[in-house]
Amino acid sequence: MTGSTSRSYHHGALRDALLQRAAEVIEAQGVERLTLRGLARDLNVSHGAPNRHFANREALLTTLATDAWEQMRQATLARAEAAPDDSWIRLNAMGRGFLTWAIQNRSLFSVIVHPDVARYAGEALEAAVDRFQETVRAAVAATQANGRHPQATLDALNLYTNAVPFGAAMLVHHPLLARPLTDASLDAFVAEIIELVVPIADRAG
Amino acid sequence: MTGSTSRSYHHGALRDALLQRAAEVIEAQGVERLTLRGLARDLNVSHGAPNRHFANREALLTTLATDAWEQMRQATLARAEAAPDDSWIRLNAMGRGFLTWAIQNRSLFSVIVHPDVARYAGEALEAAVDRFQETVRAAVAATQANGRHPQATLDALNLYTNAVPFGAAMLVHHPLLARPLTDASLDAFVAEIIELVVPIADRAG
DNA sequence: CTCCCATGTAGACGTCGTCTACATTGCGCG
DNA sequence: CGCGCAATGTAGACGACGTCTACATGGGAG
Repeated sequence: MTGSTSRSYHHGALRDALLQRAAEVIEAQGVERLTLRGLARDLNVSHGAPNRHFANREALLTTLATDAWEQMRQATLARAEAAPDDSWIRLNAMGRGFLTWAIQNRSLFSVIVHPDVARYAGEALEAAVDRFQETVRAAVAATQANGRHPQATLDALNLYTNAVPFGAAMLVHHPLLARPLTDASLDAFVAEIIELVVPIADRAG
Repeated sequence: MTGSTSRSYHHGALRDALLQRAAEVIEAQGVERLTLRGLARDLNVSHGAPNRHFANREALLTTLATDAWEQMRQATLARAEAAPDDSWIRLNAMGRGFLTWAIQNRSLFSVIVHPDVARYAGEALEAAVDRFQETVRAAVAATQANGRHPQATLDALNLYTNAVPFGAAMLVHHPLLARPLTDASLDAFVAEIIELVVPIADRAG
């Protein structure tokens, strides 16, 4: 119970607290509404304190984005590793892991797709993005080697395969296209979408 | 040649000039960098002048977004109307028109997908979005009536069909996923992506 | 021709990011 | 055990921004 909000001169874990609170603010109000001074107020530190941990606002967002890509990659891989050794079933599982994560983690996903974040990318962010891209691309290539869209180029097939969960998550999150989507229906919804990209109905036992 | 930059007291067409300049700024620097004061400077008017035409920054973006959805709808429909009377070929043409427009109009597309814009939507924007959605949905339903993915629900098929061009455009525009894409290769690239969603290779004459 | 109101100006206010000078304190080294 | 430095937090300043208000201008309807 470190519940006391009274702070000694040094916060002690301000960096982590900033990142956590930032995710909450983005979840509730969007990236645009995130301010360093607001975070400082929420955490009872002075308005300049965040600058000790992040050179500027973009740096904080970049850090958040790097975490997000890595989390998204983990969520994508997690289901694949539990799947049987069939490239189609594996990619289908990855797609479902990807889309489920993107829908359930609105704030982190919105940071990933926020154009202003990527503009000021550092090495860490670029590396995280590359890791994700390589992970998916390899799985896409494996399905094509197993007969999926043999006439397509790998580049196009890869872009298409990525575009579906990215686009679907974007549309689901878009305020003007909001569709009712209960937690109960999420799995079935995700499975139906991904089945259209990487069908496995005739493969499952 | 209305090249003289000297302005009489009244600009005369400030509203249109603001919208046009805003699109240029977004194209070059992104939505985040757009400021009303910057636009005023660029157009040699006082910092408060834009407020006579747009209640606030969001209102300007909302106007831009309404235009963008309508333009995107026109681009989507334009090719379809020149296509033969086959629902698959028609939807394929719409997809190519959609994706081509989204790639070629980076600034307007980025406004469309910007989360902060939709949050303050007015009736005009919502109506434009609805028109677009209805246009696509009808075309999707027509293909399903013609045997495309008969086992899927229309909601899922519609979301999937929309997600591909939305997601593909997003990925193409994403600074960290930038792929070389020359104007010459654009048509072939777009055609290949859309062929994966709405195949027509075995239908064309 | 005259007057009204749409349009533009000028200044003020509060917020933000960020810089700088200063305060505090945890921790490593003697 | 205690000293001193570097990490961390504070306080104030500056310029930019959005937006409000009071005022200025002039095009066009009557």
